[in-house]
Amino acid sequence: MAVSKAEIERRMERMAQTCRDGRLKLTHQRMEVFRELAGTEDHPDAETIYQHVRRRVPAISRDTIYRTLATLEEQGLIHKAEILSSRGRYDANMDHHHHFICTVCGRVHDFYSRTLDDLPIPRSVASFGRVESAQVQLRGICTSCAKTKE
Amino acid sequence: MAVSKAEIERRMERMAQTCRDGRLKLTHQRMEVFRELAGTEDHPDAETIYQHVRRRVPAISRDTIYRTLATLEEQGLIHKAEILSSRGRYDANMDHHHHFICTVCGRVHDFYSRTLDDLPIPRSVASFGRVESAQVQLRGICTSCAKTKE
DNA sequence: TTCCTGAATCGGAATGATTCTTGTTTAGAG
DNA sequence: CTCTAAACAAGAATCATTCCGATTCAGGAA
Repeated sequence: MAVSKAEIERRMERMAQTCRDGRLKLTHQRMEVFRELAGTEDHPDAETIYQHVRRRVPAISRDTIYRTLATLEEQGLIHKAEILSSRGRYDANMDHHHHFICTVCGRVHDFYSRTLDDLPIPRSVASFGRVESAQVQLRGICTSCAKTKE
Repeated sequence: MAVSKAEIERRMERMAQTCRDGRLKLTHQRMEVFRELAGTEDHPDAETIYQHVRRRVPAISRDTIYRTLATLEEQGLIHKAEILSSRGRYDANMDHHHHFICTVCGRVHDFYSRTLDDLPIPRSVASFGRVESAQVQLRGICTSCAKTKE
């Protein structure tokens, strides 16, 4: 909970504005889910958010948590990290490579780049721990999905 | 299936050697699961691998697929992509940032870097599709896990 | 302010991926 | 060839997530 009160308020205000713009109702539940995220730097998962928000909104359901997180993400108010889909993807290519992930079909393409293999890691990262690997993830729309879209 | 016969054989040989070194049995099932991955660039998920291997080994069980994939990953023979855990992680920090992920406890730390925000994307990626975002993922062991480890 | 309606919520059941359990098979050391 | 720990099969169990039918409520209109 290192996020300042002022920053939380700023985020809440932006969220309220985005909801009004998108004709989304400013429900109590929606605001409390967002407030929970606005006040933390922990990258919590849905269950953790549920447990915390429940203290303030005892009757809230898990379904609301999941639905709300998806909505907030669609609106660009929050980020969903790490996950492409919930399924693990495997790969026998052990050469150092990076990924292009199509956000529509989920397909993954490998690519190579000497420059990207040797990224300048900021010194500040050392305080988190010892870095063992680095990988670049690009997201976008693959050519075949782009075609079928029009 | 763009992987050459020779490359598949090379990978199979390495896998056999790694198994011998690690005193892992070279079972029919284990070899077929690895062969499936060695021959593709598709990043299939467990279910897809199961469906394919089943054609050659009809009695194989899903459990074996999952167990084998985990074993092969431990041995450094395959990669598991995209996934930290199977749970989505959320984040209200919409400033462009990157992640340090502890492979032991799964904790995620944000970090910032102007240089990393503006990565040189290889031209070849353009053939996959239009890139919309780029993010760096660092993996390693965080200081607190490193401490409790000794 | 009150009324109305579609959006949002609730609670529990359903789904789908993954893991566990129990009994059986088998690779490979001796 | 024998023996045994490792690996496997089958299906049950678990866990995250989504769906569904019934209910509530935000916020625009009167």
